[in-house]
Amino acid sequence: MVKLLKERDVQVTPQRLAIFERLVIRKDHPSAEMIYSELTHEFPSLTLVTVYNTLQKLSSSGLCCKVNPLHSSARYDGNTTAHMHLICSTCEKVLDLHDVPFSIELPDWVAGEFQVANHMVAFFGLCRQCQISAAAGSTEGINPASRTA
Amino acid sequence: MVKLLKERDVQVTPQRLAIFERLVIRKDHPSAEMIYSELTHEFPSLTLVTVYNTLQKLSSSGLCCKVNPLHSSARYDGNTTAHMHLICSTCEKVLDLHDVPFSIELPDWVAGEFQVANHMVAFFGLCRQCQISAAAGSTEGINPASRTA
DNA sequence: GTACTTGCAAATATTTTGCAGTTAC
DNA sequence: GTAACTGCAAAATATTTGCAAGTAC
Repeated sequence: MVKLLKERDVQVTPQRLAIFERLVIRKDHPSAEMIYSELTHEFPSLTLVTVYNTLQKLSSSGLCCKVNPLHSSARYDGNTTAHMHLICSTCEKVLDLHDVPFSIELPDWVAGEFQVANHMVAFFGLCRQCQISAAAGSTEGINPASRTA
Repeated sequence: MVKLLKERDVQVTPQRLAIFERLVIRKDHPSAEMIYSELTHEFPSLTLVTVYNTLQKLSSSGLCCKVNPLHSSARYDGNTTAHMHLICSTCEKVLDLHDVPFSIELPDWVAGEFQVANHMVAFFGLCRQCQISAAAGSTEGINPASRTA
């Protein structure tokens, strides 16, 4: 656990280690608040701010990922036909991808567990403009900014 | 336009109509704020609250969809290996789907426009518990609660 | 006429920022 | 020893709620 953090040049603190461990142990994709309330006994001084900071650090270091990206504000699409999205991680621009065939076969257990209403396929990365800005600008963009799965 | 709304039993008001039209005309997947600031000239009395209400109404009626679902709070995943998610629209539970092969071929223009870093595949619907609650409870759940693409 | 919608104000929730003190390396 | 992290307070942003007045059907 400690090794994983050091490998990615993430400074190790007791809080970070605890947050990271919880995140990996829990299989239910917790929010900052969930992790915070679980650790508040072990670390009475822990604050939600630290949990936010840590999750951001971990995710920018590729040690975890956000289940729900593009979080800043809700975005709506007037096109309800099936299509995919290309989402720029930097400027949050959304491009449409129409008529891209894809096939997928869900395992049998899904039918008994989960009633699928619809699905979503999205690709994250950089739009052309943000690629240019990233190349011209600082060293930002060399590390994948905030990974998502 | 009006017909589309009436077909879905959505009461037509000038504000609603304008919001719906903008949403369909704009291809850039706007946020509530974006639509609001665009219509504020035409409807000086319009408020952001109405835009929020309307977008919610339209999306629950299947006339538009949220690009970024599961918005209430950010959720993180300690597993960074490629996998898909089953997301319950009601309780926001997230289930993992491992080892589901899928193939997809992006159109050629994408390579020039967008630098893909990673992707996400998610299925939305109801988990078993929420299926039961929906069946037992009121008439909720007959209409797909909040569609997503 | 009635039920639904709008607009206003205020509340809530989520996340970010600034700064002083503390800790990891 | 220095740069990075934590915790506190406060701010910023996004979204929801309660309620009176107005509007669609």
